[in-house]
Amino acid sequence: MKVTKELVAASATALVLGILRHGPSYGYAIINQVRDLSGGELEWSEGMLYPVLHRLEDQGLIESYSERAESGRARRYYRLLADGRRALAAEQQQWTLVHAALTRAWAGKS
Amino acid sequence: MKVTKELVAASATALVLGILRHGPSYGYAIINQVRDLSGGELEWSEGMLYPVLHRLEDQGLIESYSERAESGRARRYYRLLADGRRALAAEQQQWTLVHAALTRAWAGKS
DNA sequence: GCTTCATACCTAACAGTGCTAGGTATGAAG
DNA sequence: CTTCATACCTAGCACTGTTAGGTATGAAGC
Repeated sequence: MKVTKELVAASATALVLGILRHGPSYGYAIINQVRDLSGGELEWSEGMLYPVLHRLEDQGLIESYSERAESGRARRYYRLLADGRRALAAEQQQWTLVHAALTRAWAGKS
Repeated sequence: MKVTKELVAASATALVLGILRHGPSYGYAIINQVRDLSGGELEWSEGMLYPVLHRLEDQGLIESYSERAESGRARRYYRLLADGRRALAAEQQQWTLVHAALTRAWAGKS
């Protein structure tokens, strides 16, 4: 399903932090994890994800380290930091609030 | 609660269309309706709403008409059109999809 | 009359962000 | 040697909320 860029922007931080909460991951894998989490509906582009990762690192929410995979390929892993955990909690609150307002707006007579 | 501009952007169209689904309304009232729907947590600025309304009208999702209120004040009312009803349905689908992916990402071990 | 406040609509400049469309490089498979 | 999936990165563009204003009406208080 095609999702508006605004919705992608709004969910990007929350999704990345939510994924990294389960353990470190890297760019290419995160895109696949997002696809899996959405049942194949969400297709993130690399041009959107990498700037997001760099931004989160600049903000001190995640940190990165290089590691060579078993395959021999070099990967840049990202790990959730304490500030990132707090930011994730804030994102969840905001999301829940907006979702509740939307649900109320959508309810009622058609 | 402070909500990120990305989340505001993502929910603006869905909220406005959802509100107009219940009948015509105007700028100033919509801001109050959003505040009510969110239990006072969401505070939309006028500088954000009016461009949204004009955009939705340009896109043919809503239409506007002038009317003089009982108070004597002139108001510009907005009414949901058929295309807007379809756009609202699409917004709901997208939102539900992303919300489900987020919920899955947030679930599991902490 | 005059001031103040809530109502009511609008706009310009700015910063931030995804998208498009590229580029670079490695390893495996044929 | 070619092709494909993997893996990371960037520049220019268009879009959008925020900030910070402007304009105007009607009611209330003095």
